[in-house]
Amino acid sequence: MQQQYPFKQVEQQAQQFWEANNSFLAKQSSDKPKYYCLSMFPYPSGKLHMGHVRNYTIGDVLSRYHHMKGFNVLQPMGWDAFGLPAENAAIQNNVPPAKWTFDNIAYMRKQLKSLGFAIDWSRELATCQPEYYKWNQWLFLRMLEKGIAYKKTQVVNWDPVDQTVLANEQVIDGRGWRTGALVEKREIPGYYLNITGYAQQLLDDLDQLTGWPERVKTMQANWIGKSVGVRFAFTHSIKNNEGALIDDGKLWVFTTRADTIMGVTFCAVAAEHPLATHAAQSNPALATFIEQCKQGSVMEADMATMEKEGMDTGLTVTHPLTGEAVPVWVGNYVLMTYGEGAVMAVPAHDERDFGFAKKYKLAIKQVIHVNGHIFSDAAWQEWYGDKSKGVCIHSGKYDTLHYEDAVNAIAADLKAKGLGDKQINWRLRDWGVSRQRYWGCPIPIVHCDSCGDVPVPDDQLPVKLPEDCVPDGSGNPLNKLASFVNCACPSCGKPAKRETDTMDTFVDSSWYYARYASGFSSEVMVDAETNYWMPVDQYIGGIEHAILHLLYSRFWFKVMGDVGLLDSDKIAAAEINHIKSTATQASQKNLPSNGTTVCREPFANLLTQGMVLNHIFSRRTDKGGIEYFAPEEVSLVHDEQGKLIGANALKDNLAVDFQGMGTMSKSKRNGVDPQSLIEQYGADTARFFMMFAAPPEQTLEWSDSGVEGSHRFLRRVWNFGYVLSNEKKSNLPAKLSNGLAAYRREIHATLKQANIDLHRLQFNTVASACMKILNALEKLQKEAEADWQSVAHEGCAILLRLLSPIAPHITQSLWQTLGYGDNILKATWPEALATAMVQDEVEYVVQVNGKLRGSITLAKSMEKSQIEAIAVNQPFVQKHLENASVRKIIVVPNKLINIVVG
RNA sequence: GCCGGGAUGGCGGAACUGGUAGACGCACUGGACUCAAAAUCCAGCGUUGGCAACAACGUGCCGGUUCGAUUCCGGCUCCCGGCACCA
Repeated sequence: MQQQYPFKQVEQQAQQFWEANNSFLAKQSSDKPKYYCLSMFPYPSGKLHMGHVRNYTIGDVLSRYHHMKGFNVLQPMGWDAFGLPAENAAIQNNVPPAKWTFDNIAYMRKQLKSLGFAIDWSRELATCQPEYYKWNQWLFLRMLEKGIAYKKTQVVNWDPVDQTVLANEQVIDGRGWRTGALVEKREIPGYYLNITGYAQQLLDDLDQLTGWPERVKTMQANWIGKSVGVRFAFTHSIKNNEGALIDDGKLWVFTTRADTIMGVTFCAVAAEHPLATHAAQSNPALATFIEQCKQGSVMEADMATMEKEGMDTGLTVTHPLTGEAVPVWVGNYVLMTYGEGAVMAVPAHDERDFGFAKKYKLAIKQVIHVNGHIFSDAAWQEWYGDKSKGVCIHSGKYDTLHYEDAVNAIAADLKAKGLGDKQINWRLRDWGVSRQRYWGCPIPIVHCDSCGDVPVPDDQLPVKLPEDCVPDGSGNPLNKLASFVNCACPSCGKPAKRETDTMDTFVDSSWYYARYASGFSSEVMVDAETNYWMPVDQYIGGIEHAILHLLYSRFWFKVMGDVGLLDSDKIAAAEINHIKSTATQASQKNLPSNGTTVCREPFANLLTQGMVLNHIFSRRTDKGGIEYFAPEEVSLVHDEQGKLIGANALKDNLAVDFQGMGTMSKSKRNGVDPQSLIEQYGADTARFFMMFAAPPEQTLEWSDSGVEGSHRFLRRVWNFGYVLSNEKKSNLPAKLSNGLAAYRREIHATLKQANIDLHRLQFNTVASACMKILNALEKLQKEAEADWQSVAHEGCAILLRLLSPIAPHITQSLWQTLGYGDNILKATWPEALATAMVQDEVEYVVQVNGKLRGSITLAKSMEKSQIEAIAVNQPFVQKHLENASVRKIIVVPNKLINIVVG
């Protein structure tokens, strides 16, 4: 008789049970090792998407697993609540961003709760709360005091019609998304954080992040991009209209290839460079070109792929070593705000410079002799492909010097002339945090005509963001809000204007993990409890955050330490030893070896989860646009083998195009609503499918039938639980029959592998281990050998505990039903027993010349020589020895025999 | 353009440190149950040839190392993520 699987009731009861018992309330406790499990908090966009479900299920599996392993677990949740989408929604629906945001939070919180996550909701926070963002402002002021925050010019995308700054996302094919106007680059003042001052630390400390994926560390190291080169100046006597030397008569550049300096044939400067501006005054064509350079977006991908263009300024500068006159060009690929705003050009030894020189017929001078290549146009491809560094030629006194010696000699000569020196250069740029937007944390500065830019005093924090504004798409509405802008200067008391720029939302997300871990005081940013919980033991989030968010968080956390907020260097040796004895492999990796210092890093272990994909269906409309179809609006066409060959729209039964798999998005209409999934199949099914369908780090392809399969499995678990609940509970007999012993061995061996997979964070194979165990249990029951119940109860208790982090509701319910206990969370984690897995015979695979030819079962203790003799005598081996003899035999113990013949 | 990653049956994936390629699931096919269908259960299922035993081929492509390569090395192709104001 099939049992119903009443998942709604089961899930509701389990959730009530956890709530009544305060099961997930995290408190400082000294008798258990701590485990801080953090998932990247969601942006409250409206409702959860599948990426959230996946992310938070991974976090929940780890939290519940560690809970059962005896850790003191903290798993918090909150909202990354400032940002652009709220302003867009406001423009569209005429609702203040605050209301939209808080409504979304309320709905999404409900959704999260229905998924049964083991979250400590008492620590919930939203970054748009003044109690939270007050501390953004407070730390920003500390950074101003320390000189970490400073003001300089930034370049932004400017929409000339809406008179507003555009985010990169709002620039489509070089035009504003609302106006269609060509976007311009515009320079405006803004605040920067000196993250480059922390570049060396950020680079060095990557080595200590042994719990991070290599690829993320590589990406960060490349992003920081340390290079040692030479900064030097060309000289000139060009004067501005006031008669003063422009930039003191020096044009500074930086190069990592100082050995090629003798091959410089021109310099390129940014359109905004003072030399360019000066030359343009008497050169209308150049002035026009400079204007053209200002068109287009500031995105690096655009800059790197655009056609490189330039124009001669007619000016020359003097080469510091040869004294030759070097022409100065304006290049559209040189940015004023990066580096010196000028570059030297060596066409013979740089691909971009070569292209530019060919295009504008500029001189090309070979000064490096690489593996005998003599420069010529025809030989260029081969020549440039040879990236090795060579020996200087045509370089006067530097001839015959190799790269390193040449750089040293040239740097020394430049230094002697006072025109340059070796310098470390970072690809990393300082972090511009000013945004000309409304829905963000106000920058706590007041502009006073008499006193200049005055920081808001600490006792006047937070500078609260007015919550009733409705942006209209043209500029920051704060500018028009007199009640916000007009204020008294904190220094002299005279009327002054408040700064209306808000902070980059990456600031909000750079320290939320530390606030969760503290007591939410209104007096301090973080308190002593933060020291207890930090660092985060496991951080989980999308791979798309591998660089920016993670780098900013690492930087911000180091600054917090530097202003004395954290005490993460002091963990008692005793506690470390205790943690070491109990910690999982993953969390142990982060422990300090000597027991005294911990590096100031916020995230000890990192798991970067893959995206959730679904089919994309579309069709060209009559007007030439694209109409997207949701997966439930089409019927799929398969061939006899089940291969997808097409699809038809349900509404008109005409064909639609299958665009392959893509990330779930609103615009492509291929999202699946988690809510309908939960209602139709339950939270446990949603969770199980998410864990089973793919390993956490890979992309996950949505599949309706895969969800049904997961639900089918849970229903079988439910049925089996009820069948077994009617069977006697007896202890294992002293001696099991061969049949029962084989089942028991299979269950324990599967458990052993599953525990290894849990440590590897490979949850898809843990889920399949649960399936394997159930398959074994069902067969065991069907065969119903005497005493089968004893093995079945042991196996079922293993299955429920192993499955419980993934599907917590059904397992909690069955744990009670089967009388194993009241609360499965308090059960001990199952470990495979060696005694259950003993085997005296093993199967050897036999290969001939590496090809599988058969297998033999041998006693486990057999001698190698005996194994070889038996293997060679097998008929399936003898067959291959008719015209050949044995040359060598390789025996891999308990696994494989390879007989090499010839 | 630059940085990082990926590619295995009809599909999602497995094979943890070079040792049986395809675990587990989905889809499909056949069978049982049923008046019938759904659900459930049983069996089959990489490709090619063969009644079969078996043989050959097979982990994106080309080449290398090795007794043995999905795994290591060199060179490609295509796809995905990031590129500093989406979060």
